[in-house]
Amino acid sequence: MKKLGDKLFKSGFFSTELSSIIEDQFHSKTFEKNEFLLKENEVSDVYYFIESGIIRSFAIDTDGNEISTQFYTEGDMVFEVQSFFLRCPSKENFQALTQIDCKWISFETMNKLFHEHPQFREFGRNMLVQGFANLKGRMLSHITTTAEERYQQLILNKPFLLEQVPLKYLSSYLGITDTSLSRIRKEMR
Amino acid sequence: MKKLGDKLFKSGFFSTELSSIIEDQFHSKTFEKNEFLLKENEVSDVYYFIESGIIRSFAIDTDGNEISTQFYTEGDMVFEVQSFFLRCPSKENFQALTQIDCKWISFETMNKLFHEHPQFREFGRNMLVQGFANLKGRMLSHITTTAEERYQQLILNKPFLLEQVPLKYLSSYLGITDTSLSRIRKEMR
DNA sequence: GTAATTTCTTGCCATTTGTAAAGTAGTTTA
DNA sequence: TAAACTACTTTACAAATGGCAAGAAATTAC
Repeated sequence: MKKLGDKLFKSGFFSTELSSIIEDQFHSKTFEKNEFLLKENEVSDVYYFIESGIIRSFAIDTDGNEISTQFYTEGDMVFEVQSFFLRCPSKENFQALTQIDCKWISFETMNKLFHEHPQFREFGRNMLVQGFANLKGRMLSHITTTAEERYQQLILNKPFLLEQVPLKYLSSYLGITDTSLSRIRKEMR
Repeated sequence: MKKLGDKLFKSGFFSTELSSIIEDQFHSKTFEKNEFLLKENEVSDVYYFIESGIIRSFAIDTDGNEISTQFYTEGDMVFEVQSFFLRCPSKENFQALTQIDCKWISFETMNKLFHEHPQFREFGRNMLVQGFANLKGRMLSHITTTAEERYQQLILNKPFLLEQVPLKYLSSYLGITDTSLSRIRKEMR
């Protein structure tokens, strides 16, 4: 099980040696299905690297509905950006949709690594920037495409979600109701 | 005209001295109405701090329509995050909607300051994180509220836009057509 | 100052999506 | 195994928004 080390090394930011140094700062952990990695109003103090399983993040809107904000899987990094870096209560929840194997590192250790290794710092910045860019793309597709097109994109990009994630979680991620998504599925047959 | 220095100092990240050191690395520049600060496919190599005027950023969707992605004004920082940090061609355009007074700094100089001053580094990170959080909020409101509610929010948050920005630019920012926004305005009277 | 252009509004109708409620099927719980 | 629960689908109707075209109003250009 060397997925984290692989990811670090393959990023091109680190030598094998530095990859190992960083990897050594991570600890292993598992979560059961439905368990929460982080709940609303807690401070995201831990950064997770997912080795296997699926996690979803969601926010609660003003009417009390859960809106899925993202799905994470193998090779993804999970933490609430704003809460983690600004040390404020998270507005989002993170929940395991399957059993999860992951590695974790604390904010404190992470910051220490940032300080000591400019390459790791730049790697971190790039992760942030990448996440930002992805969200921008999602926002744009939300404005310019129909729910059906967005659903088709999702099928292309993250096909594994379809089998393992309840339709209602997918629909709120796409910005529509479960009824609508069910209709769209029907149309597509 | 000490707005940049003020902003830096008031951020709480810097002493007056460091604020000045950073401020000294910026140069002044003006743009005429309708002039572009950055065009699609160019690399965003310059970071602007707006002292006065309004700028909009926009992307072109697959049908060739301009979709406003953001409006910037006095005290805001303007650059395309992905292009600036990853050194890749920008997918967005930045255009002056009025005459603009601004300060600018190059990517290179910025990076040098990041390197030399951990406080500036952290300030930069926080700006990024803040921008990310804002976009998340916008995405959520897009999913959970009607166009009319989003328009009302915009009136609350950035009232100055209403007089100075053509309706069609506002409407694509809100994710609707100019026709719809005109109708919404009518309802609200 | 007139013409040209851009911005904004309006009306009509189509499409997309939401709401509510009922029904089916599968899964979990006791 | 019966009951309870969850996931998903379906139907009928309502609301939000879009597309198109025409026209009014404002701004810009010559």
